[in-house]
Amino acid sequence: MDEQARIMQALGGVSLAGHSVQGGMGLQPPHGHDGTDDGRKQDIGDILHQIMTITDQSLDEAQAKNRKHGLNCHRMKPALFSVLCEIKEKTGLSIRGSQEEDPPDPQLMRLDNMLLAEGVSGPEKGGGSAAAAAAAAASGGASDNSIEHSDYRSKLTQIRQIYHTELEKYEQVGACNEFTTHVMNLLREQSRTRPISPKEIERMVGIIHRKFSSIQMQLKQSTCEAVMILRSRFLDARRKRRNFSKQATEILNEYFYSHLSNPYPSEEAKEELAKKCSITVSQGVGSTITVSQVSNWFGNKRIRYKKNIGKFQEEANLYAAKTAVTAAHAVAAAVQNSQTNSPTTPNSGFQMKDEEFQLDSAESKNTLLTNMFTGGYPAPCYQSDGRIQ
DNA sequence: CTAGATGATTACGA
DNA sequence: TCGTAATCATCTAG
Repeated sequence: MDEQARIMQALGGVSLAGHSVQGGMGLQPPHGHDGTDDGRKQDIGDILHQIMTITDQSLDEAQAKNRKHGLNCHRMKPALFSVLCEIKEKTGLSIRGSQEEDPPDPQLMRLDNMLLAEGVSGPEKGGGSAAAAAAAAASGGASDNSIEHSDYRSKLTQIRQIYHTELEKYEQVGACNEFTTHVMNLLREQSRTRPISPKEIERMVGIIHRKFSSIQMQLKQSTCEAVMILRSRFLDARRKRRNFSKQATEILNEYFYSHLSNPYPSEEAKEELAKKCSITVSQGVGSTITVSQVSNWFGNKRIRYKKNIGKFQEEANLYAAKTAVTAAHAVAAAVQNSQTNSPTTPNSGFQMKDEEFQLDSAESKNTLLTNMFTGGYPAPCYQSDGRIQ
């Protein structure tokens, strides 16, 4: 009940402030007694002092209760009460002036929106996945990184759980109402010794609610921060890259060079490749390779191949040879009459959108590059066993 | 340490 | 939504 103590303190500051002002006003009996009876005046002063100080003391103290009881039964109590009423009447303006209706806080709305968007404060089911999807969408195309997603999701669920358990503590129906009734009981109790209007109680309730919602605000804020940190870590992790394993690169290259005329694997082909690469990878070290990584790879490969075909010529020959080995049986018949242009030989050019990149166009700058890199050799021919002739 | 390789991201277009 | 092109950020061989 640390919070409650804090709130009490805060409330105490507000509720007693007014009276300390009154105390400084120099109390006089309402209907001028000319101060003839010094003893009585002293008596009233003492009682007033007790009333003033008693609110500063712990109301749970048995001693205080006794004193309060004594004050309540004091013969001067009705008179004093009317004095307090009059004073309060005079200072009423300041209280009225201080009651500001707080409009919906834009900051709170922002936090609420974010928590909702992240799936922290949303409906119980699907919240995490919605957030993961949102995160994926925000970070570009790669949306099927299942391992990192599940990691992200579990962390988010943790945050979500903490948020909800914390929120329950301060839920309007829970501690807040309990505390409100407690304070209202105290005020009712106090209303026997000092005038308290319903409006004042209302105001107090408002203060309590504001205090509680500010606690909720803090909770929401720190939850948002936690989500942001999680998210930035998640995105950072995606940005860190590890080179694919040699086997994985080999598989991708094999596909690329054996489909050089149209190096655009379909969705199914990409899935197939991703699976194949992941299998080979799992035998070694590292992570799995996803479909979007395959897409990235092909995107990079196409553009880099196109930019400098010559540089890749050797690689192309290598993989073409490999493919020739594996496909030798299937194309055995065709190979026989195509010593110079085997079907298993990679197509020397491929279509990119509307352009076509050919290796064997004489004027091509790329051909020059090719020749530079390959020492001016013509495109090699392949034997049925895949060896370069 | 550096240059080049390479996976990821971004902006933009169809 | 997919592809291209440019670019970023990191990895790696020398």
